[in-house]
Amino acid sequence: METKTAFAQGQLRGLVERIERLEEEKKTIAADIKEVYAEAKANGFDTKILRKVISVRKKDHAEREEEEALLSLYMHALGMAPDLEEAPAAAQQA
Amino acid sequence: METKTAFAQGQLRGLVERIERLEEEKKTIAADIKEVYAEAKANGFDTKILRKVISVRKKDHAEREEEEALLSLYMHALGMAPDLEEAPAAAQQA
Amino acid sequence: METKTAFAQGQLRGLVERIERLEEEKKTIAADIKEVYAEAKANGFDTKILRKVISVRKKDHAEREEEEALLSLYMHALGMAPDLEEAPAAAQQA
Amino acid sequence: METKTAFAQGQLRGLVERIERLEEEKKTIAADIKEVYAEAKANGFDTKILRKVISVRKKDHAEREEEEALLSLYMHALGMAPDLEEAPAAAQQA
DNA sequence: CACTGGAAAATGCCGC
DNA sequence: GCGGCATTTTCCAGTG
Repeated sequence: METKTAFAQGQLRGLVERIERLEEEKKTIAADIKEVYAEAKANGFDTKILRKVISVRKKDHAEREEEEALLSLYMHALGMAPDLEEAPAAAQQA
Repeated sequence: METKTAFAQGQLRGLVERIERLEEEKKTIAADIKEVYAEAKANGFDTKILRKVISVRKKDHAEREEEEALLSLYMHALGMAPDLEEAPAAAQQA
Repeated sequence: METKTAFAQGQLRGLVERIERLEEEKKTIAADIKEVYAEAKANGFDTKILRKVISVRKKDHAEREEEEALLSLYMHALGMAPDLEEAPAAAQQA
Repeated sequence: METKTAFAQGQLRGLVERIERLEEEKKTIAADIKEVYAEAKANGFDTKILRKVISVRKKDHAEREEEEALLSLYMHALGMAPDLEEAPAAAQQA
């Protein structure tokens, strides 16, 4: 049955193209990041430390999210509404 | 001198935010890629092979670029002008 | 229970020593390689190109292996027995 | 003049072979190290921590050597004999 | 002596 | 849940 194979081929082609397209974007962004670090260095910042800063903050975020997830879990367990994304109006000004 | 430090702080903040923003985007794209693979699997494709296909194609591209770079290196080593992008017509007589 | 801990300590010590010994050897070899490059340079070879030669050859080897791995992967995917290293006689009946 | 070129070629070949031989050895040792880590894990050790141990000790050694080098430098500056490798007999028992 | 590029190490991800 | 693999990050040597 030729059509089935042909269909699969077309599908495969589509998948490959989508993935390659996305990877291309990812690569572009990675390059952008590299550029920002270069700019930082040009402005006298120590990139090694800068990277540390980023990674520490990332870890903090992860912890925070974990805590929130945990909280959400508890709320669920208690039958209360959780997870109101983008909290109900109001201002944002840390 | 406070102003200088303050300036550096503002600059640092900006850099950190830009990087974090970009990393966020990168993460999103990575998730998209994952999704495509999931979709592929759902349609009966062997993701392991699909990944291999992608990686082989990537390698091929890299190889082409590598060859050009290599040629350029040799040209340099031989004292010949390389890398005339889209050589602007005209002759090159040794 | 002291003995168990003591045992673990001894074991740990052994592992650390073995690793450190191996890393030492590795370091020595790296130094040897450096020496060979120095000798090459002293004999008028362009080390940059020499390095390139080495890396290209390495890549070629890797490619060969990659092809075999790829073939093996396909064979697996097709449900065929692969990788019968110097097939040890005897039959293989599906 | 053919002979000169031929000689260079032979020399180049020799260099390449020596380097490749050494890199092969290095690779083997790296594999050995990996094996030791695997064995450690099989015996219930946390490889991540084990790696940390190794790296800390390495840093310690480096510092120690630096200190010794510095000491040696001072000794030299003072016209005193430095660097008696393998200290003169006596026991070693930390 | 700072920068670039390549090797090594560490991390995360996927399939079993 | 683990082991292997791919990617990413870190480190270091060579170069200008």
